[in-house]
Amino acid sequence: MKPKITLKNIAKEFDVSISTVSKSLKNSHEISIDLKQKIQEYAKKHHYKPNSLAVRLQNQQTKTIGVVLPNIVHHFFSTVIQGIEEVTNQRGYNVMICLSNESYEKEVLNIEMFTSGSVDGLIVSISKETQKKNDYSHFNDLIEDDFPIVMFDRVNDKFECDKVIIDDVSGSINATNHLIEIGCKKIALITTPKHITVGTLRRRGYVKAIQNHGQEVDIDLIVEVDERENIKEQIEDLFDNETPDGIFAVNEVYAVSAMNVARERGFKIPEDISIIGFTDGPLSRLALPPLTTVVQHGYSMGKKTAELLINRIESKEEFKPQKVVLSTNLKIRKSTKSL
Amino acid sequence: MKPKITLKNIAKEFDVSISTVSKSLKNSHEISIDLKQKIQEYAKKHHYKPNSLAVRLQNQQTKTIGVVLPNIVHHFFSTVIQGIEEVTNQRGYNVMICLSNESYEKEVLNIEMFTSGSVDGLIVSISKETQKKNDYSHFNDLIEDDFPIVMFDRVNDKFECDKVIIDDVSGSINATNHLIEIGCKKIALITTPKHITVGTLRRRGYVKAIQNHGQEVDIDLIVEVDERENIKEQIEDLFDNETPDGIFAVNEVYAVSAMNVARERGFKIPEDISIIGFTDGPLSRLALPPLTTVVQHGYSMGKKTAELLINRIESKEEFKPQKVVLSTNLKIRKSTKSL
DNA sequence: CTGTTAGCGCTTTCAC
DNA sequence: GTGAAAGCGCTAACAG
Repeated sequence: MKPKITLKNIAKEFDVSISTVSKSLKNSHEISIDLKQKIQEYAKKHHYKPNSLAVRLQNQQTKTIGVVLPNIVHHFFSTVIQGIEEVTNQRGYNVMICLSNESYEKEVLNIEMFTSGSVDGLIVSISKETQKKNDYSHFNDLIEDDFPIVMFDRVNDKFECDKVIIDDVSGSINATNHLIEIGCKKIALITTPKHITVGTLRRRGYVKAIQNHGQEVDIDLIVEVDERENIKEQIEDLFDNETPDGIFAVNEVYAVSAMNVARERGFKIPEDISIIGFTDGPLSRLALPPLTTVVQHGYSMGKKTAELLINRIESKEEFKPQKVVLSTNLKIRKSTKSL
Repeated sequence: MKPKITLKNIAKEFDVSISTVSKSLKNSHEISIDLKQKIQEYAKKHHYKPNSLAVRLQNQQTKTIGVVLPNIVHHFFSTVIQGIEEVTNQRGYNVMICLSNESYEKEVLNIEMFTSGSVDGLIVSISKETQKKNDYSHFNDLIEDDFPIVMFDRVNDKFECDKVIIDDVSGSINATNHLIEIGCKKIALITTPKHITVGTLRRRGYVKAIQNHGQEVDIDLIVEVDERENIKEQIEDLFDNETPDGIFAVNEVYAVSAMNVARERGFKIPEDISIIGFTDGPLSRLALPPLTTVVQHGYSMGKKTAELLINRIESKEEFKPQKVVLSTNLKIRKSTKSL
């Protein structure tokens, strides 16, 4: 690689001082038009670019924000990012994304790297492993130092920081209620293990809705999917025991998998079994029939998250952390019977 | 936010010099155990973290690589990233991702930001808009300066830089051949507009396969999907004209959409129509029946890409840019008739 | 053992 | 008009 060109180099070339070059490139009126032009031309020709590390070190501001995500395979996270980018770009910030891949260790590393000077603020959604370990010590320092940080979706209430979440419980209540209203009597829940916060919240909504209608929760109708194992087989176990006439699944993959299992066993959707998923991604839209689903508005979530963060970064005074709860809505498509 | 703690602060606190503090924190044997301990304790208590900008400015090495992607909605890109992270982490590098969102302007900005000192090398897959504009001037400078850069998947042959691509043509030939072999007589192609390189290459494979078998290419069997419009409707147009008995689609979404249209019109898959897609993501796997598809091995692609990049970054001598072509394979599932 | 110094690339104030 | 100097936070060679 060719040696990087710096102000120093250019200065030597023209036998002037570094500050003269700096000013020339900034088109300062202090410098003679003639010199300015020559220097600018030379700089362009040699692809001069100010070293951003130096600049950022200088003005103690990076104008970039870091995002630490567990994964981007899930469509939901992709849409959140779109939202984040929308407002950050508008407000003059850049975004850098690092993935924890659901790993605790990588999450810690990513956060370390971001907070050691390279970003002005942080957006985080917690990894599964971290949730499982229940170890959040890597956030403590940041919170104590009032480092600008906003958590979204997978958050932890231990922390005094801005948070943006969706109302998982209500969303799930709505979904379950809908199944009850269209006449389902045996409603199954396909969810995550208990350490996944959103899974737990969605389960809570399901339970509440069932109980509100004076029914008992039937444990045999609840599947906790262990993602290290074959998802489909675990759902098949459900069908081996009982045949539900309604299914609420806490994410797209579970919902589509459930639909496939049901169909393979000869059930018609929605005539025999109605299915509702969570998160409105391509899987739900392109399923046949398209899935009725609780839509999460990832885009708005991203926007809101970024707004909170930039407000905090730019505010001089401290203010109390906010918790924004976004509501969901039920998008009714063809995987559920009509009333 | 609390003021950042620096070596200087700590030095003042203990009334020693900055370098003493630096050495203490590095546990240098030059410093008395006593002082070291006190300083280390103090640093820990106050959450001292070396400012990475300063460190990186100092050693002129960032140990991070930048990735510029058009989007992460496509599962393929997610898997590539996994591959990239695998080898970069192994070799002691960090990864930062920026999204161009298929926009030319954002691609230029991302690249600017990364190359102005914040990363040691760059991995890029070109945005659609850039391909359409056919304007690659933002790469010229980098190439001329021999900045370490590797392009993957969506590449441009104008540039002398390392590239990793898959063999789109062969993959498509194989897919089309397979359809021919299982007895399809009217094979449709669902592809992108011509300015998308990979779409064009896959089309070329399709055409070659058809012609190799002594058949004529029927223009009415080719759909060029304009993604700004409704995808499904465009596919329906195909069925309005002719009824294919085989479909080759250049990506997952087109393939699944085609399957849905076919099924809605009462055709059975694969009995009446066989369908093959490209890219092996969740959409293909969770489709019913699961899609036969050309698998792209995104993970290997990511690994290879990162390897090339790091090799280039770390090599002292210059060496000729390499072009690595990864082969695909056909994963036969249930959306195609068996022989 | 501890401190001084120079330097990474850049900006900015103040002198000439 | 141009340049010298200080400083951002850190490292490392060298001096004491």
